[in-house]
Amino acid sequence: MSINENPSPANFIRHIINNDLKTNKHNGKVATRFPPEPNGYLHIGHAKSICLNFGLALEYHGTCNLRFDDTNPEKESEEYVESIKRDVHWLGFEWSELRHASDYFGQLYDYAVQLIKDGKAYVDSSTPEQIRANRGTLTEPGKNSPDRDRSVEENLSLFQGMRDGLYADGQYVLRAKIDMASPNINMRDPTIYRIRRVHHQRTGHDWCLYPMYDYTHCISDAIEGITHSLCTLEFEDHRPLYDWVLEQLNTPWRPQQIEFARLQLEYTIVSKRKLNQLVTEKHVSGWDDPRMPTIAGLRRAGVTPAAIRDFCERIGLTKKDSWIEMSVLEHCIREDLNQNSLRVMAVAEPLRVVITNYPDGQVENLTLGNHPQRPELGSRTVPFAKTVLIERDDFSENPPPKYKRLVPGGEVRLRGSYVVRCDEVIKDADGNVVELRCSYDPDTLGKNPEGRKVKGVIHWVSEAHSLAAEMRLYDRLFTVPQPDNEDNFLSVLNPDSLQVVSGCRVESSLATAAPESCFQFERIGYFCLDKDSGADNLVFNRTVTLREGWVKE
RNA sequence: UGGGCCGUCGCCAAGCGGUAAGGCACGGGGUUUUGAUCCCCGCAUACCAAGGUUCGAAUCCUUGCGGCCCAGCCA
Repeated sequence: MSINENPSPANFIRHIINNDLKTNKHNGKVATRFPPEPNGYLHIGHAKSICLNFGLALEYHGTCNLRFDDTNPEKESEEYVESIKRDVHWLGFEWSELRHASDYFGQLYDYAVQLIKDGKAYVDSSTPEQIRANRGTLTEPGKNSPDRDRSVEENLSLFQGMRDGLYADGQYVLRAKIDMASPNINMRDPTIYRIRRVHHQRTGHDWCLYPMYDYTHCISDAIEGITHSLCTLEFEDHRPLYDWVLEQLNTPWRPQQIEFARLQLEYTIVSKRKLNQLVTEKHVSGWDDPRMPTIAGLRRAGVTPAAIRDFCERIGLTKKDSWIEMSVLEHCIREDLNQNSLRVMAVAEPLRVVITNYPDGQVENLTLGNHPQRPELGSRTVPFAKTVLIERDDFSENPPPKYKRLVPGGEVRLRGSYVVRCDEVIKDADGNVVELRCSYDPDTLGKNPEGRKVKGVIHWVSEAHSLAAEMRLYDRLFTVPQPDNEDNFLSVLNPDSLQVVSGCRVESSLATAAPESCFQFERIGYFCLDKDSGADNLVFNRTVTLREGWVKE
């Protein structure tokens, strides 16, 4: 499988890379990295970054590392590390090297000592409150810390003490000595090391002080020889600091940070805190609930890696804040699934149809193609018998205009089978339709009837041969396009985001379906076999509906 | 109101001084044993606004207007 199916559209990062290649800026190399913090599950927004970084490496025959930005042990865990690796692989990418920021803790520490020796960093005993108070505001400069002019010797010994565990959490921090009057707040002596006596998922108790993101990320990039360090827009203000650190340290390699706009998808939320809240408060079944925008959720819903990659390519790459409509994602999903999923028949809400003139006990094993446009995908056997089940929706006693399904006295084609006419409608005491008596035209198998046109085609299953199933019909999780803008995002949860339809009947060929396999239930939508399936009850998640060209008013 | 960034069709997005690509959505038509797919056709005299430079401006300049981000010992 090729990851780059289509010619890549132009974007500003490719322009930069092309130009860098032309001027031999990074010795003609392209080296990227995807740097998640292992503090949550990957979501569709990460997919954009993953496709970008790994995609660029593939396209330019460069490299892309998977690097865990594990500098805050309080929030990170092994579980997340594993889920991230799994998701990146599932999306179809292989990293050049697996790295962790924690691999560099030793070098980071040594570099910090160098900064101190050069008078570029100092140990501050200010409390977080004092640091905040002295930072100034957006419009006023900050004030120097009383500790700012501590001697190099004292800084060195204090920093060593921090490393040796002599001090309590928060007692001291190491700060870069830059400019408390800078209009860029990130340059007002940012903290680069803090004391945290906590266990780290990889380094255990080796360290009791941990480096901060701004200090760590640029050095990690330099160590790995990254050429283009791609990140989202909110780090734009951090770039001067990124460059400052590498400049002071005079690192042999100088990566270039480039920022792009993060993905914002309508009707979804990607804040880790809020996603976590949805899970812990049980508004969804878990991180892999098909309504979640997580990679795991999309996967369980039946969305394919190819669809996600296609989506990430189509939405473009700019520095503009933008909101992508759901229809774009849905289009990508349908495009892949239409092309690759096998067709099958399933009845969500069955209505019994007895074909009165069909011989009792007779069964015809019909051969139906698995895909209308791709005969190479083979065929399957679908049994036809006297009693079949059709969709309740496909019969109407009082049809709306343009209705072309079954009506009393009318004819319809049973998909892949015969044309039947509805002769009689059987109702229960309450007047509900419980059964249809139909007659079939034996001369319509594989051919159109003589002298009349039958425009409707409906799906069906043989009652006796069909299998029990449950369909989980998912809809958007929120009722408004930008739930994040609400005061309380929970108040705009869509109460109808999941509709469980039980009592469905599906064709017998589905008995051997593998978990996670996707099908098109003809005329209904795309469905994926869920892990909750049992032998006597198949469970299918609806990935997306079919496009609906006709809407009953 | 300090600093950084951004403004091209309903939503994305190409365009980089030579006279507005493409996708999604939408509307119309055709094919079809899935009201699916597929195939045609339509969809910005106009690029946030106003001035200016130029033979020529979405592209250059000026001034406005609008939006996003930043005051964690988070990333």
